[in-house]
Amino acid sequence: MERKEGVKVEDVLGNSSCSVNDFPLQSIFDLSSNEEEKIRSLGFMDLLGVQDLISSPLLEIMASQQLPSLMATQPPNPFSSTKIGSPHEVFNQPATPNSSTISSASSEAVHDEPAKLDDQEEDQRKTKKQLKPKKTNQKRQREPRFAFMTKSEVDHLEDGYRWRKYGQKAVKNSHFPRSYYRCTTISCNVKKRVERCFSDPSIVVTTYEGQHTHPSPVMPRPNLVGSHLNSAISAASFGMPMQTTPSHYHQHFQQPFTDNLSPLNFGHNGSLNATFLHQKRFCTPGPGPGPSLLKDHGLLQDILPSHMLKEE
DNA sequence: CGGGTTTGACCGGCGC
DNA sequence: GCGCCGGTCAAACCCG
Repeated sequence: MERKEGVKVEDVLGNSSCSVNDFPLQSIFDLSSNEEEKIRSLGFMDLLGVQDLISSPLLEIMASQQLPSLMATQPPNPFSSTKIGSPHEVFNQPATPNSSTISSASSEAVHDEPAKLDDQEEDQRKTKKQLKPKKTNQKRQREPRFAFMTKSEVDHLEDGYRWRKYGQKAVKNSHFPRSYYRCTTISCNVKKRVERCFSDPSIVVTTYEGQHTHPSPVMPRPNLVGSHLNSAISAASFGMPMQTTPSHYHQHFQQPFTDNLSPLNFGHNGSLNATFLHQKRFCTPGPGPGPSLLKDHGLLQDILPSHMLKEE
């Protein structure tokens, strides 16, 4: 289903926003000085909020345990919160066995009721082509976005939700087209963009925008059933992409520093994630509805290595 | 036949 | 004002 041909790339800058060879992340985010200008034209890099990160090397962030403290200061719903002054980027050891994922959150927009806003936007769009109304004075507000970088052979990573592709565009600075997906659930306006890293096509950058207003509709699919299921569920609980392709398709990054990370930093939607996670955790074949609340510790068990949990 | 994908056109934002 | 570019729409197409 991938179409790589027919993509008009008029000018390809030699940006090397990501390199898997010297992964992890320095190569990805070390774009300070003269790369900064390019960043502005890089679609996914601005999503990654690189600029915030430039001054603080990732490893330092990780090592200094800022993320847990960040997590503590995060409001229940980071996506509807104002931008936090401290480094907002979050990186995570993927829960998926077959891919490595790096993520980053960006709060470009601040809105307490994204769903309502989307409805309004949707209405405007619906009438736009018919009536071509004057544009409102309001600037179009974007949903907070949340990006993942995943090493994968497949473009569209399974993340537990169902997506409909509504567009594909060739993007500047990249040989690879960017695909646009929208959650197929009615009244859920979550979107995601999927593109490949220019310098390393094996890396897929997935950017989520908005928050789901519903639990994941995906029950164990045929291609999820099995050893992938649990990890896939865990990944999806945090909006992380997960793999459905055979494991031999994928390689692993070694990102030891990510051991310092809490997956809760992925909580792009705290309450949703909690609910979602619970449902996911207990949607696997088993008796009856899920048990009572899980402690955070329990959430971590899905993703973090056991020794990390002991340390906590 | 319903749902998803493809693809060209259109629109708005933004920089010059 | 103009052109570039990202994002979206929607008709046509595909597929199970």
